[in-house]
This record gives sequence, C-alpha cells and structure tokens, in this order.
Amino acid sequence: MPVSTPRIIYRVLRSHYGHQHWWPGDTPFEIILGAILTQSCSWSNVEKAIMNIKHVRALSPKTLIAMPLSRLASLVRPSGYFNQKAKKIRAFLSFFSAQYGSSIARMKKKRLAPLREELLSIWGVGKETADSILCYALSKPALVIDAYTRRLFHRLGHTAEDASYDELQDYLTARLPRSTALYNDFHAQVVIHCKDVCRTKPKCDRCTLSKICRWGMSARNRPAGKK
DNA sequence: GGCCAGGACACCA
DNA sequence: TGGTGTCATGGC
Repeated sequence: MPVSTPRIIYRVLRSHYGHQHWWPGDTPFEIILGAILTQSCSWSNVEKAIMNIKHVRALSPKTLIAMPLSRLASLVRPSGYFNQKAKKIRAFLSFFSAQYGSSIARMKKKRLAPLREELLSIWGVGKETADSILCYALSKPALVIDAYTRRLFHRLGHTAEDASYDELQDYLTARLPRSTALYNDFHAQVVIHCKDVCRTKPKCDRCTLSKICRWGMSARNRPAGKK
C-alpha cells in the first residue's frame, strides 16, 4: 500500500504550485469547447483553435451551430482531428439547443448524475470530456481522470497502469472530500505537475513529489534490491 | 523524421 | 468485453 494518500499528494502539489484557478477559458461555453477540442491534443493547439473561433466572432452556440461543418472544421484545424471535432462540437450544440435552449444556467440546474448520463449520450463526449464539462463549466462535483492522473497515480504505486477510468475515479473520490472546488484544483494540480516534470522522467527523480514517490512505491513496484 | 499530446468511437473476434 | 485501427495537427 502506498504511504502517501491522495490528500497528502494534493497538499504537496498545492503548496508547490499554488491554486490553479482552472479551467483556462473566459466563459463556461468556451470551457466546454476547450474540453472537446483538447481530446488527444496539446492545450497550445486548442488555444489556436479557440483563437480562430474568436477571431471570426463565432464564440457563441447560435453562431457555431449555424456555421457550415466544413467552415467549423477549418477553424478548429490546429487542434487536430478537425473533421471529427467539428462533428463533436456540432453534436454537443444540437443537444445543448434542444435540451436547454443553449442556456448554461438551465443546464446547471440539472442534477449531476442525470446530467452526466445526458452528456455521455452525446456522440463524441466520453467520460473525461463529460466530467470536464461538469466540473469546470458547470461547477458540479465531478472528478476528471485523464492520462496524467493515470500516469501519476500508477507511478506513485496507487493504481495499475491500465486501471479503467471508473476504477481510478472511484479510488480517488473515496479518498477525497466531495467538493467541486477540491476536484477542480486537484485535477489542475495533477496536470500542471505532469506537464512540469513527470512526462519525461519515469523515475520522478527530479520530481516535486520525489519524497512521496519514494514513499508511495509499493513493495511490488519497487526495483529489486532497493529499499 | 519520429514521437507524443489533458479521447472517443467503430469494428471485430 | 477487450483489443485494435482511425481520426490529424503542431511542438520538440
């Protein structure tokens, strides 16, 4: 069993990086677009795509849904998979218009569990994207699990490398207070930390969490001869 | 020039 | 149900 707990890990990260005030985006709608566009793509490319949309003054549900798909695809081109992502944005906008009249406020009134089911029913919205929308755009207590979270908690000896989304989410939510603010910043800390050092340093030798990494290494994962 | 990045879906065995 | 292929640009 790892000695460090998710709570301690969060405390260490927060004391090092400070509160992150996530998600990057000026409005809930921009955050939703970002959540779709960042699928398997670096954030710098997402920023370019959103800038393209802003540049043509199209950052509104009504403008985007009226736009030809090919035009939308050309705007989000820098984020990669642009044909797919244009369809995904269109699918969300159709849902958003039909169910909530394109109103964030109306969508916010819906309870977390049924709203999550609705989001997951939209083509192109998987668990990570749904939870990102719920937590960061709609201020609901949904903990986002992503490749960074999986990588970090595997390296700390908490979970298997191939742990499923639900397994990791259940593991962490069982060990953290249920709080939108905490879930928001917890995921932000994981991302900022992994972008900072973990990505290219498999042994976490220069990692902010180096002490925790050592504590966290379970006996099974510990290299032979090391104590 | 190769690898990777804050996924999701379709298809197949 | 799990594995594999596909979608694609941009930075390092």
